Amino acid sequence: MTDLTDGTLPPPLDPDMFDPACPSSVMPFRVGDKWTGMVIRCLQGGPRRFTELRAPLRSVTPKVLSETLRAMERDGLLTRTAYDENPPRVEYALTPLGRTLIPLLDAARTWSERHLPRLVAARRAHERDAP
Amino acid sequence: MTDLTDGTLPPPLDPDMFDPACPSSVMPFRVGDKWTGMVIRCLQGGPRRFTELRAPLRSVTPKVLSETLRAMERDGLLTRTAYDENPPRVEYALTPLGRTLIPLLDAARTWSERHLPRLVAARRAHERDAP
DNA sequence: AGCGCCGATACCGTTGAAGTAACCGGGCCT
DNA sequence: AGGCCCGGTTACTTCAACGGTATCGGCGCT
Repeated sequence: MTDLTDGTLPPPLDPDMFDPACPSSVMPFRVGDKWTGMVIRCLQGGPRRFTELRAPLRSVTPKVLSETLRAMERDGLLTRTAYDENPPRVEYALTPLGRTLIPLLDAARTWSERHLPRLVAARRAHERDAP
Repeated sequence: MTDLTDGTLPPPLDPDMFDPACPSSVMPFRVGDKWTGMVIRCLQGGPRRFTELRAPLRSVTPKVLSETLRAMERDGLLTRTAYDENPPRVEYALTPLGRTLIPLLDAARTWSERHLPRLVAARRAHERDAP
């Protein structure tokens, strides 16, 4: 059952939800490992399958994604549920503990929207003066 | 002029303000590089000198601290002011941009106080089941 | 003369996260 | 028989962060 309580399926993830050109790659703020924050964002709207997660995270290889997911499961941030079907189906869902990180991600995003341009500008100005 | 506006000097930093045994080393939240957050904490109360910063950050070598400080200066998070005195004196102070990170550090600390024990427990339970 | 203070820098080694490429097993379809 | 799909795994390599040790330059002190 991937259904939500109201019987609707979560909409497909936007493959472009993480723009590689986004300056958040410079963002001086990180939750866990490199991809943990983005995984939480992807799971925010409901459980997702392995290949669903790979769509928006195009640049993450299956190895790194699976490592990230296992680390998050170990830390109690998400649950992994394998269904004995064919083809095999595995679903990842945030735990309540994992959801407690969402406000922090929101705060980081708000900070970035407000202040990251200044940081990027300072870095570029410095590179211009001392290349 | 290390004086604050009221003419008092900032109190010396507590050499034990960062307990190496503190579980925050597990904290899934990081600002910039490994020491950036702690430097911000140290500078929160006013400008500090290089060796002042080394007191609470006993485990950071001068090389790494100087790298951290230069990266933060490059990003506009702090200013470096060298005084032509003897012995030489250099002061580091947070910029307004650097201060905008303090609420995020506070949020991370609050999260840790509330939820980190659960994460640590989950990790330990997992290690017990699959050592 | 020699030592220490301050604020570093140079050189080098280690570590761990991340990336690349290839492969797997089981069932299903053609 | 061959190929596809799914959800990975394995082995190998790369790269930046981090850390350790040693050293420097200018000055004052003894």
